[in-house]
Amino acid sequence: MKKLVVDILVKALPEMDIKLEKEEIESMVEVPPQLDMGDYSFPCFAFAEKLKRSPHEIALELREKIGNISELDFESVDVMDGYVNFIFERQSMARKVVWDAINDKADYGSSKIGKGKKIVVEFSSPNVAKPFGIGHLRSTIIGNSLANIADFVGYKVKKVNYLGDWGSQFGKLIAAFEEIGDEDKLMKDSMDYMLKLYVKANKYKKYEKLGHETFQRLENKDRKALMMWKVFRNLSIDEFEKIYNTFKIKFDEFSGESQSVKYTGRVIEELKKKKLLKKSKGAMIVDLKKYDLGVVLIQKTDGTTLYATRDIAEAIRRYEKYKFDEMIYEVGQEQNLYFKQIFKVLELMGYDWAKVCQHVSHGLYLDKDGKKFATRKGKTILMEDILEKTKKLTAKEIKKRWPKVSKKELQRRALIVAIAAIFYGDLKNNRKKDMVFDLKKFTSFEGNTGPYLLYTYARASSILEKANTKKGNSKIKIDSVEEIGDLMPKEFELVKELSLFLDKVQESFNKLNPSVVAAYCYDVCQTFNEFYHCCPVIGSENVGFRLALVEAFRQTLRNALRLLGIDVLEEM
RNA sequence: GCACCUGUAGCUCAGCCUGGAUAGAGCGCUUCCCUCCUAAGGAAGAAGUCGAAGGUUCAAAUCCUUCCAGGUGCACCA
Repeated sequence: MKKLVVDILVKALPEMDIKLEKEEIESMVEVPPQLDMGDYSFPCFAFAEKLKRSPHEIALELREKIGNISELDFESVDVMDGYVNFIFERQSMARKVVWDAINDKADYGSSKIGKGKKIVVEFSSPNVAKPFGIGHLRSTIIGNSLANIADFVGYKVKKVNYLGDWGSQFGKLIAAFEEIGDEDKLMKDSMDYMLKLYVKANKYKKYEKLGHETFQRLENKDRKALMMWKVFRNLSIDEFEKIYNTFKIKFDEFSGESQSVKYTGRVIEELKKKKLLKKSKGAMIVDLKKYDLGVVLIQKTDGTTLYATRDIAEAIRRYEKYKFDEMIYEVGQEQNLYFKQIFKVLELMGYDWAKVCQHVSHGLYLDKDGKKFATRKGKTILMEDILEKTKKLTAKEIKKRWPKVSKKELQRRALIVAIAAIFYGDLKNNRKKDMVFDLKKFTSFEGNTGPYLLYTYARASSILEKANTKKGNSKIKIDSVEEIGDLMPKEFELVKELSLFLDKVQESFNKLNPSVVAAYCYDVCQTFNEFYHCCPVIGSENVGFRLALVEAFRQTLRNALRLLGIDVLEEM
């Protein structure tokens, strides 16, 4: 709908001697704070100086010019305090929006702004041989949502999980295993056993030196060490996959630091050739002090590589593999400086695609007392435990309301609600900021929570269910959209809200912030509940349109939630 | 020490990029609404020096400067 307004302005503004690009106009058109002010508005303050007239006068004249060329479904175009306010004809807007939502189905709200472009999204990236902890949850949730949104706006998306599967800690781990390892235990209870081994490897001093040597063996492709490493890696991936399957998250590639090792030699050669590499204190560095970015360590004194070396190599590998148009790294904000360094080094190496690489950062999870809580009592908080705990909480609530559901069905619903609770609990926040991770609040069935959204969806589904069984027809007749009576204010508010979905998705992508879509989910649910409260569907005179409106709402919410990685329930 | 991020209602957070029409939600608190499609909902109320002070502007929570408070990062970990 916004497009219609923009198109008119594109025609009208030149008549006023105002020259603006279409994109500029698009970004100026806004949604007024009050519904009765209009559906969209165009502020004229910015032109006052140039035209040497008051914003109000300019708005009035613009209004006239629009009148001359208007042939569209507007109820009115008004001027108010320097704004030109556009009000669509209610029925025709309702018809179009509801019709679009029902017909476009899973595509409602999608666009093609990224058509022909490829984006690589790196996210989640847990460490091999360690359990999937809460520390990687934020990246997983946000990265997945960003990938979904990018796909929805037309990009070709490649999702990469960059495992922490290389580095000196594997030296220690393998060294410890070679000395005290128990193969049976490893195979039986791998994650648990690997963690124990990991703790031991870090506890005893002897593994520090031994680990050093073993890591050098790894870097030199020692067969035995490499074999052990591979076992650890595969066992870990199997374990991670279980969690991703539960979350219904799929990756295009399990990469990892190990994948880039074969490129690190080349990186070092190239850096040398371009005279970027410098010897310092026995190690090799790239000096970025003149860019205020400190120095980057590329090669340790013992000749082995570092995280940075491998990340640079990996970026090159990915570009050669995917030829991406954009690449985003969904990684915590504590690595802000680090990513600036990496991108700078790539730029200095002459890769002009370095400028399309972006670090999309997120803040920390805090506990209820506002303290950092990635670890507590020195122990990692396991994803498995969080999920179990959340499921228990949601199952309890569901059982209160549905004492008769089967155990299996209860588990199914509890899981979907639990994921909604956790994902929405995270995504409703601006990703850049630290946030309190409070399962009690996330799982509450009241207020601004994931369960509230699913409840609203289920309520809507229930209406259709009832309507269908009563009348015996299995489908809403879209034709009924043609006969729309006078719209109640709440009906129109819902129509209006549904019409904003496309704008919100695009905004969310532009900001690379899923919270825009999350906030939209909440808004549209609130509006639906208001409608639900005051506009009975079944038995009303306007039942045809209202059923269609409910279906349009369900479709829109389903699409929006899908972008957040959240499933819906028909009954809850 | 330097750099980056954050500070909005008792609590948890939107809004800040791109200044604009009465600063919004949820929880909690005080009321009201189930003979009515899931009350897990809806309506109303109380609650704010938008960290502080300056500046820019017709207009500042939003932009700039300084200060205060908290967090994070700054060489052989990832």
